[in-house]
Amino acid sequence: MAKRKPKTERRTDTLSKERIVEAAIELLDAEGEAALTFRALTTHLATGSGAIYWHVDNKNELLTAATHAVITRAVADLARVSDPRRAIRAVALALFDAIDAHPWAGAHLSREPWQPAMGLIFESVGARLQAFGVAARAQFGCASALVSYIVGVASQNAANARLLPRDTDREAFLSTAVARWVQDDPTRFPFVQRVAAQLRDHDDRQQFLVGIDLISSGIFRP
Amino acid sequence: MAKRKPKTERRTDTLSKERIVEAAIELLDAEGEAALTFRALTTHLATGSGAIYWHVDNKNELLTAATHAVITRAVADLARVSDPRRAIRAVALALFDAIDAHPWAGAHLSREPWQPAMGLIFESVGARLQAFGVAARAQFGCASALVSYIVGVASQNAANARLLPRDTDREAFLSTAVARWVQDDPTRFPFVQRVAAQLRDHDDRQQFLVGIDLISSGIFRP
DNA sequence: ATGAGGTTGGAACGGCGTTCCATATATGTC
DNA sequence: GACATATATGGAACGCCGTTCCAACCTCAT
Repeated sequence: MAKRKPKTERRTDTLSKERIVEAAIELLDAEGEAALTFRALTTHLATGSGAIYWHVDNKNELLTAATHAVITRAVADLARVSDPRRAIRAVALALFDAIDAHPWAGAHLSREPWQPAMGLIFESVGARLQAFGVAARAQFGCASALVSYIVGVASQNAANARLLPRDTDREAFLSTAVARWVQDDPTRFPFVQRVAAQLRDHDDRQQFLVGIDLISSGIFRP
Repeated sequence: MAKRKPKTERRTDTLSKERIVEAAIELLDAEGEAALTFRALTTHLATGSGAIYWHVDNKNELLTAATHAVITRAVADLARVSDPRRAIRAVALALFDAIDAHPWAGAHLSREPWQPAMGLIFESVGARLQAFGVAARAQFGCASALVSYIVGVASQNAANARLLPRDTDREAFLSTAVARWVQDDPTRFPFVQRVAAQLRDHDDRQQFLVGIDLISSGIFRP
């Protein structure tokens, strides 16, 4: 008749790696990289740390799975474009926007370069080079350069997202940062001083594209 | 807080920010990023954590100072070269080699993009562009792209140094990493499979230069 | 000699990733 | 249906970390 009351509460809906990864992504997106702790996860999922560790090896694997999920969605549906440079821009922008929306993924990509998500990125970029007739022996080098640049910028954007959280004044932050560079000995930083205004006012996405176009120029020599 | 120059000479073994930074660099170079803890520092310097915190705000500032020291040395004496592309290669290689020797600095650069060391890098690169007649309004974009690429590759090399510590078989590691990328659905990774051998055998420094040359091609259009 | 302020060493705090374990549920076997 | 086994769960405990706090020590102007 009456079921004996268990000593510890137990859940009715089963845990799974997918559910844990999903919860991790929610936490990361909502409160940032530092908010993903196993304690926060346990309360969010109403469970214990042991249960999570049953499905996930460790925090690193959890971040790797979350990054893989996010990058998979980003490269999933990319429109076909006929112009080589536009095609490269499209892949690059899709990745930039995905990592801009999930900065923690950018940080993790640069921390763990051989994770599966990097395979997706490499394939997405490389496939376009192949499609647009880049010489076979040049493809690897070109793809490496593009991927390094994309992931490099991504991880720096992730750092910026961490440093300028919500409503900090971006221009003021950049101004004082550059002022600190220069303050010791202004005469040693003529270039920085000359471009200080552009540094303060620049748009990250647009500058990212400048780099993509420079590399593309090198690849698709006219 | 601020250290004042003492009016009289002091014992040579007194603590100072310089000595602490020096000890931190030794620790980081000898045993890697994870080995830098305040406990390790206190035993290495035969003191207490409070004494260290008197000279240094926190661990982040310590890493920033250590990175600044290392990058300062790297860009200090760069030979003047008459050919633009060679000059860019020289700066890039100097930075690559410095970060290859101190991977922790690469990791910290991508974690804190607005630290003083980044100012040194930006100036070193930008000054060359100016010297070789890149149009004024293009200089900022070109410098940004180069710096992003250099720091991006650097941080990924730092990650590799952490993942493949001393005598791990690099080729075997890369082989299995790429195999894991592909294993789920090999048909979705034609490009990765085609360049798998190059991925396994590639030289990081050489690939780095390929990227630098591609960007240079875009900058110095013939 | 003394008081003030710069400097030191180490204890203590809270938080983290991870491990361990007792226990609850599902599954297969007879 | 009973039972052994494998799977899965929740929470306490461990060791390490960055950081804070504080009593004590040293140096120097007065």
